[in-house]
Amino acid sequence: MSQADTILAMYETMHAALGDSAWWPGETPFEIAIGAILTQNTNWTNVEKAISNLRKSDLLTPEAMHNVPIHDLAELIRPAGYYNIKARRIFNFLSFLRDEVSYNISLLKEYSLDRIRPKLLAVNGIGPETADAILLYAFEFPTFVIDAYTARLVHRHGLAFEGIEYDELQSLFMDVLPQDVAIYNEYHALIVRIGKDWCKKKQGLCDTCPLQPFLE
DNA sequence: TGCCAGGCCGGGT
DNA sequence: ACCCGGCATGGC
Repeated sequence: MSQADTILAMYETMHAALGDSAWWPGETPFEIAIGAILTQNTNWTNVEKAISNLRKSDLLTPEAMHNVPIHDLAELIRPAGYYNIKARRIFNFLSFLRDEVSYNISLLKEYSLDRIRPKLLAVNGIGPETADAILLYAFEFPTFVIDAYTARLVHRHGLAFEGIEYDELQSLFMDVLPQDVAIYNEYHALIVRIGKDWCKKKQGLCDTCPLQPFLE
């Protein structure tokens, strides 16, 4: 089976086994973007606690959040871990929203992908995965999200050499899949769901994983 | 109890 | 261009 066919077939297999994912967890584009920063190298259950604190304080809008002293914001997001650096990263993102669209986050949807992605990457604390997650899940731009689960999957199934870079990994999927937001959304969601349940770093539960047949 | 979780940055070589 | 330490909580 060619590499391209494998990538397509793995999608069909995961989707058949798990069904629709209804991703990303989040009520609004802004909430999704904040969640994307909070979940950097962090379990989602911890992120939920942080977002719950923000919601209780009625801070899930850009301007309201930006008006909170950064130290207070850090305390609110404490359960998400790395809370000092993440408070700074969120603040950088909020400053970007103020400067770019006067906090009117929905205006970002009118940008082209090629124009908005570099702008997000220029925000200190937003790297390629966080940028793509925001673009795909908050604003429905057709860009594919690569995360640790995806890299692990690719390497485990011999689809690329270790050390392959983010953009190359992304091309691996985007050159094969139809340019379709719903597909990119669902594919990444399925990979994470599979990863959480079967393909953790050290635990080997792959004998029951739906993708096990692809290990040949 | 130690290991892990939906990264990214900054400094050193 | 690579490599590495730092950042931190909560669940199992």
